[in-house]
Amino acid sequence: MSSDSEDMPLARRKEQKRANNISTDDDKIDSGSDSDTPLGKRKRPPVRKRVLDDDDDDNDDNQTLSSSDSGAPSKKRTRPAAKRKSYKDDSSESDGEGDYQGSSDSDVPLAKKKAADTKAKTKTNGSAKTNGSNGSSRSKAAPKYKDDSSSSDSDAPLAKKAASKKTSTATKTKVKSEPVSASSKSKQSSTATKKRGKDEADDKSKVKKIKKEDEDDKGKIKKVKKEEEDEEGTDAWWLNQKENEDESVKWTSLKHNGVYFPPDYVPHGIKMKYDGKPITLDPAVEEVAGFFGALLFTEHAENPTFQENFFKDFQKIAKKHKTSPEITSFKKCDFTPMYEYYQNEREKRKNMTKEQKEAAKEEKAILDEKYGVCYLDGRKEKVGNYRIEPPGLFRGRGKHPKTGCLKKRVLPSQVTLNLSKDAPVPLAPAGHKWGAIVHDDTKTWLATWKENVNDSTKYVFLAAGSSLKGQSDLKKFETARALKKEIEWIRRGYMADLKDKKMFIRQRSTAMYLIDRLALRAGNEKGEDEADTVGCCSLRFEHVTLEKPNIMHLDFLGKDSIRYQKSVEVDDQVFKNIRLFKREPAQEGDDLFDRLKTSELNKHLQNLMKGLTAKVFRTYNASFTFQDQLEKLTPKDGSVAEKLLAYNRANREVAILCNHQRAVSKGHAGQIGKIEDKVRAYKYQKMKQKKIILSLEPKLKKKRPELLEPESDLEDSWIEEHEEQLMEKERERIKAKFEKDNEKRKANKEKPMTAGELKDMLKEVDVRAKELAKERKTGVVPAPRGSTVEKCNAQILKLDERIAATRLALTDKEENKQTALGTSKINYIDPRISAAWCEKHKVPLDKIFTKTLRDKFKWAMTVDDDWEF
DNA sequence: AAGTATACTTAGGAACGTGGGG
DNA sequence: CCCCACGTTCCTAAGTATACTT
Repeated sequence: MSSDSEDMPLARRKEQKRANNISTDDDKIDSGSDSDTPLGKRKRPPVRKRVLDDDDDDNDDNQTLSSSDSGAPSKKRTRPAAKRKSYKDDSSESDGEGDYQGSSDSDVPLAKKKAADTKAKTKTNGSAKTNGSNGSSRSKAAPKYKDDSSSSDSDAPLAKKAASKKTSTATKTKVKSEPVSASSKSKQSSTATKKRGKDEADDKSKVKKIKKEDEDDKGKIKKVKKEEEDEEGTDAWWLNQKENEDESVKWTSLKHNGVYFPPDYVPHGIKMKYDGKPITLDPAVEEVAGFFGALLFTEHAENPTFQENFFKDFQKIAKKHKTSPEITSFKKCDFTPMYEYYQNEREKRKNMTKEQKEAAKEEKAILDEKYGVCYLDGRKEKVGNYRIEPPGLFRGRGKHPKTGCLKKRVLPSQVTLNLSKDAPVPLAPAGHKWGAIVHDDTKTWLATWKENVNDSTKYVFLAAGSSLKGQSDLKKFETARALKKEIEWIRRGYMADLKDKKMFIRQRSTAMYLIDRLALRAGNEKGEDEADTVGCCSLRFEHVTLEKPNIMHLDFLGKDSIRYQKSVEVDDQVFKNIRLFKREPAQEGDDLFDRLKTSELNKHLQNLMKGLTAKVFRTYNASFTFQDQLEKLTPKDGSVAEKLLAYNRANREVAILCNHQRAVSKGHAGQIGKIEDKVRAYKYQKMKQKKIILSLEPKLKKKRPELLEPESDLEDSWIEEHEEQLMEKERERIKAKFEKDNEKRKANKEKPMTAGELKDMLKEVDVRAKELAKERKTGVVPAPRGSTVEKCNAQILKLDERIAATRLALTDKEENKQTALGTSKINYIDPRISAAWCEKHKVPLDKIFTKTLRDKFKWAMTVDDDWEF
């Protein structure tokens, strides 16, 4: 169905964008009913009426806000049951939409819907019809844009935009080294690609295996050509991007050595205790007990769900192996002996001798050599995760219901290998057979298996630095760059749609707003046995609270159960919309975007721009922000260090945008405390200086009252402690000096100083300590010889500076402590921005990218210094 | 049209290595 | 030289997106 419009040439599609924007496939039903039923005529249920009224003229904020304001995100999970609000539930959309816009739809229920459906079908057959239907709804919808930046503005610019866009593409994109980049490729050959895609689809719908044989012939022909080309082009695939390549075919030849299985379990015979007594375990049971034992005292092992899940599986396996006594109570289990054993092992590993470490390295190298590489189209490429995941306890994040479950050992018979037909099938481990061997050249994986806990599929892929990954990385960023060129009108489009009459469109545009401006993830639906986390489309009522006039507070758990907690000013209309979505039968646990699914959103986005999906906005905004910030922050003629600081700040900006967080390290509080102490020490010195001034010049009390003010955060008890420490340090220093001096004397054959002399020196410290105690008591600090007010003032100034600098470092550290820069650097920021920047500012690349990253991004390293995202 | 399966990217934490100060 | 704070690499979970199935 979505294929319809796609077949038209790109230019045409661009002209249509606006229309699509207003009314896409998704809402054909509504558009039908809509245009048939003028707004005025609609009767709507009283409740709804209020909603609409409210919405159109924006009063009664209080009512709304107070009614919908709920606290922090709740743990309650009503989700599956309460997915749909009552008003949308019944006869589905038509009713729901009707509710919102008036009752039009309730006038036009099923029968009409069917008609609309047929319409839709016809539509599918020809793009002309698409135009028609879109056109009608467009004329209907057009007035909407008037209050916006004038309807013509949003209508005409579109076509114009498309045109101008093209030129700009041609001229602006001066990417010398990759002239045939994804974007241009897609433009030029979009039709062709599509057709090929269709053929493919047909093939697939037949029998896969047959298809493969069919295609293999084609493949072979291609292969010959390709290999030739590759030989000439060396490994730099990005230099000779082929134009008309079929994207779905990933390779023509693939050879590898299979996967590495973790070694069999070696029993250690350590006995856990049950009910206080050591018990003998079958190796299989011992292994599982060990999994838990090794985790003892970690957060996982303390987590009740983890314990429960583990214990269930543990009991099962214990029973299977006739463990006696029968294990029935988790509380009676004592895994500490195992814990100690593994602690000890860890210790041993740490204390390995050089030779042992060398041997281990050697062993790893052997595996790497065998499994770590493969041959893709004759090219040697690195394999990523060639190790089959070892058994263990599933470490689900956040409140994953299955966390702690036993992840079983994977057998060769469960593993499917993917390689080319002419490649030798690697030998399965002795006594074992592979699950299956396939030759699917449309897939990039080398091996796959099913994991038992969540029944999810695992894969062995090529490494990040491989050509396949590099190509798709390039493609990803090219799509993001394509979005950059379209973003303006896309934004205008969804801003206009925020006021659409159809609830669905409103939700969709509001979601687009959030995804674009806040870099939220799409938010696919999730199942019951996963952690309760959300993204944009799956936000629930309790995750959003509103504050007049236009502040939105977001507080929810996102991917990996990372908390997203931000308050942002949003567009007024967005504010109103959210308020509207939060309204009425809605309660906690209900979806905020109750009619929107990520699939629908993405379908719409595809219509706006080829390759556009929700996640592209994140990539685009991350890269764009980075380039922007980098430009602003980089000092034109600063040192490399200063430039790096700017780079990292820009990086951090992006990380914050994307909400990339990391756990605060355990030493953090202590480190912060130390820095705070440093600040306090400065303050202490400042205080002393001030008092010295007063001793020197008591008259200043009136002139400079600030001299009397105590330093903040400096408590008497702290001062006393601090001074004690100072004295202690002084003593240490003296002792150390004493010893050093004596050694020197010995070497010079002089007479050493006596212990008595040392004692005398130390006594001076005691005297000083007494002085300080007195100063504490009286609050008077006598001026040391030679001190002047001027000197003290200078000191104070210096101290103020230091305090400020240290405080800054503190803030910096504090913020950085929970912000992870790596994720955005690796996944979101177009590496060509960094490469160009390094070039331009003469910063060595390895200050920015580690070896692995340089490898991963090698395709991006050849850009000019004026390359632009 | 929803549910399910698949394939791939994105993610944070643990393990590992390193380098620079005591 | 050792320790430890730190950055890098490894690991695999948790997302997105789309194709397939019912």
